Amino acid sequence: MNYDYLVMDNSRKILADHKVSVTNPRIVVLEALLEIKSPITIDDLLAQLKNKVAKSTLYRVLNDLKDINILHEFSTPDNQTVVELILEDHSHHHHLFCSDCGEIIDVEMATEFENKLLKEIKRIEKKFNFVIEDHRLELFGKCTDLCVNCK
Amino acid sequence: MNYDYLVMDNSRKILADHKVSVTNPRIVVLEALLEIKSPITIDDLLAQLKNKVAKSTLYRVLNDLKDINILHEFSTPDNQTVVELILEDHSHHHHLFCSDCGEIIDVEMATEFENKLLKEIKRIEKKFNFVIEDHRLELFGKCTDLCVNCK
DNA sequence: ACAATAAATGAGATTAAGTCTCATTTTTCT
DNA sequence: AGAAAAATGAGACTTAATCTCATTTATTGT
Repeated sequence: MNYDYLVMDNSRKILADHKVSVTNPRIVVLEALLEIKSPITIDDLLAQLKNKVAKSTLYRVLNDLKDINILHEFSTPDNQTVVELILEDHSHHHHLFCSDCGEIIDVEMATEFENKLLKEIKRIEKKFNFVIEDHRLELFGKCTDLCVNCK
Repeated sequence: MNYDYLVMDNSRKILADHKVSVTNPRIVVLEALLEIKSPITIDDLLAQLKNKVAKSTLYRVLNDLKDINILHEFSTPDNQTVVELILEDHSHHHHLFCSDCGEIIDVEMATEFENKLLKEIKRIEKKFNFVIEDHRLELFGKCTDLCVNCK
């Protein structure tokens, strides 16, 4: 857990640390993502930052954050683009999608399971003569009563 | 393995079996997908069926096939939409993406591994009070020399 | 097999996510 | 602070996918 990133001046520090210029739109977007602290659709983010950052700028800033490897981008089952801030303290995880309320939840698999997965991936690498650099596991279902949005 | 679907009149039979009307565009699209027998981007499919089926019709037919649950749709890491025919004889599998040549390969995980995954999913279900209905595992990497397109 | 009805098609208009352009503003560097 | 470099805003543009609607094709009952 990197304490520096949790207190004031966090977004400025993150930007400076990654050697990109510290501009207002970048601070605004980063701050929003830091506050949210979970995956959010670009649509929702756009709505939230309306009148604070131009649409073109938001997309550009998101691409900048991807370039410095602190932002992941993926899609929901119904093809909405989702972004999620990934700072150093963020460990490897997967995503659980609720088809009722649309919530996206970060899920960590048991270490034992991830190890089995890595082993299986090694088998696949050999079988297909591939170098596998990354993997992604997505779980689809319905929350029953604990979802923030559903209850 | 359903032999019927491998011989002539396959596409007509598939459509009839699923109680949708048997039309020329549907036959043409199904035939193409049956021939390809692996995932293909909609772009490539469009190119291949140019002048045989109108663009709007292709999209409509693909949606029809999704509705009768014989077509899966997903995206490549660079957001190209991919479709893949899933007939009864098609067993549960995952996808391996080559970032060099763009090929998408169907991968079956070892049964033992899939069992471990199901067990882990049960744990997640309890933890998050979810009913998990489906999962998807994607592997990203580079083929070394066996890819159809790379060699 | 045939007419009546229902469904699907083609062509192009439309929508919407995301990118691009370029004149202006902001940041950085010394 | 001032020069040079980089980023921004506003809106034009691109492109995948959907929609519209007049015409064509398939289905169904007799």
